[in-house]
Amino acid sequence: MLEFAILGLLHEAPMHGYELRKRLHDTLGMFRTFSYGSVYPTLRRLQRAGLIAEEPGTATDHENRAWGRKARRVYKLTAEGKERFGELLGDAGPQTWDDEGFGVHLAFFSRTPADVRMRILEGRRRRVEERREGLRAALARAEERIDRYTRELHRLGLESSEREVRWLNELIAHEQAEQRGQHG
Amino acid sequence: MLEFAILGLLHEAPMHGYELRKRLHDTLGMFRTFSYGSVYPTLRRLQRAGLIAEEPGTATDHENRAWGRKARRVYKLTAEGKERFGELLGDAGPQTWDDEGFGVHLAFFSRTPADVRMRILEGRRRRVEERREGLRAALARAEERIDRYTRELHRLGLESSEREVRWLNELIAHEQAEQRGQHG
DNA sequence: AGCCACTATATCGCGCCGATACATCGAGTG
DNA sequence: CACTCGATGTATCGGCGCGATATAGTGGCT
Repeated sequence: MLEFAILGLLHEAPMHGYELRKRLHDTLGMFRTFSYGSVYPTLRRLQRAGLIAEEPGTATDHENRAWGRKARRVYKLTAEGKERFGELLGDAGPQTWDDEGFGVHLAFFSRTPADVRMRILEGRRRRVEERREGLRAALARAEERIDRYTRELHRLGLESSEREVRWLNELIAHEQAEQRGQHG
Repeated sequence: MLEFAILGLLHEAPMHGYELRKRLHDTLGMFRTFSYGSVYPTLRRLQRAGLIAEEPGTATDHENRAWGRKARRVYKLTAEGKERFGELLGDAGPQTWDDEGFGVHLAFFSRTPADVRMRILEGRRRRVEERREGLRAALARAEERIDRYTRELHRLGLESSEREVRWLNELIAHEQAEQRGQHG
């Protein structure tokens, strides 16, 4: 997930870890935040895998003086990195419909192919509907055994599931309308 | 978190890993699910720490007999385990107001002291309010730069934050009413 | 001068996940 | 009767991401 997000952000411009983490926090920050303890190791990993490359001369003392800052590793995308991002954009597997993954993928939705967008949206809807039905069943069956707090939690969950399903329906309808508009 | 949940569930009756995971999935399952890859190692850890103990093969047990003398590790709480659970019940730290922790703690709310319940609820409210304000700001500032999908996601997040704050307010009001009722 | 907040990188332990493997049992299907 | 399928049950492995922590220069406020 972090890999996907980093690769996506680096499409705009080369960046260093701190900035990357900040941008991450801003754009998709309300749904998913990544810590420095995730960002820096991931950057190393991506570099080792050849998906990103450290811009030369950025970490030397000489350059630091010019910035007036501490050692600063700026990374840029490689050709392989771009290719990898393209692959990840095409993914519509189960991890794209759960809470963590869905928000991140949506952040790059305008760059993902229309059919993949559709499959992600529909997968997410199935997910949320399952959750909704599970909560409905729990609430119906509870009545006696479950304590007040759990019931309240289930009620909140049920309402938010219903709301998200409605939200997804609107998005899906919009996607369909757009496709109809393009093809005939 | 899993430690807390397992200790809490074992208060009802001795259980084995599979059942524990199932109960976990049912009661707080819609908000947090734990995998077997978490449950079994955690059980081992808790056993090593002396918080739970493996029940010796109770041959009179109906279930066990029917099942044959298969490898079925049933764990029960120790005195230290109960003590530990009591400590965790008293915790109202930051981890109890984020998404993962809050749901789990709420599942054991009827067993947590009233003042701790209050601090958790208020902490959670502060959390959600921050998120809500962040989303409000993002939506206000966006307008141009942010693409449609991100904006939609922010809109959904904002609405669900508002809803949860209202829900928390009701719970808090109820708690206060209960305390007034008890103290005069 | 003292203090605090922000920028910036890095590492460590560990909680938890998903995949996978293995084995038994009951029920339904051909 | 054999076959398969799904639920029950335990276990391990690699790997991701988190929170805490260390280090350090910069800039502003008092």
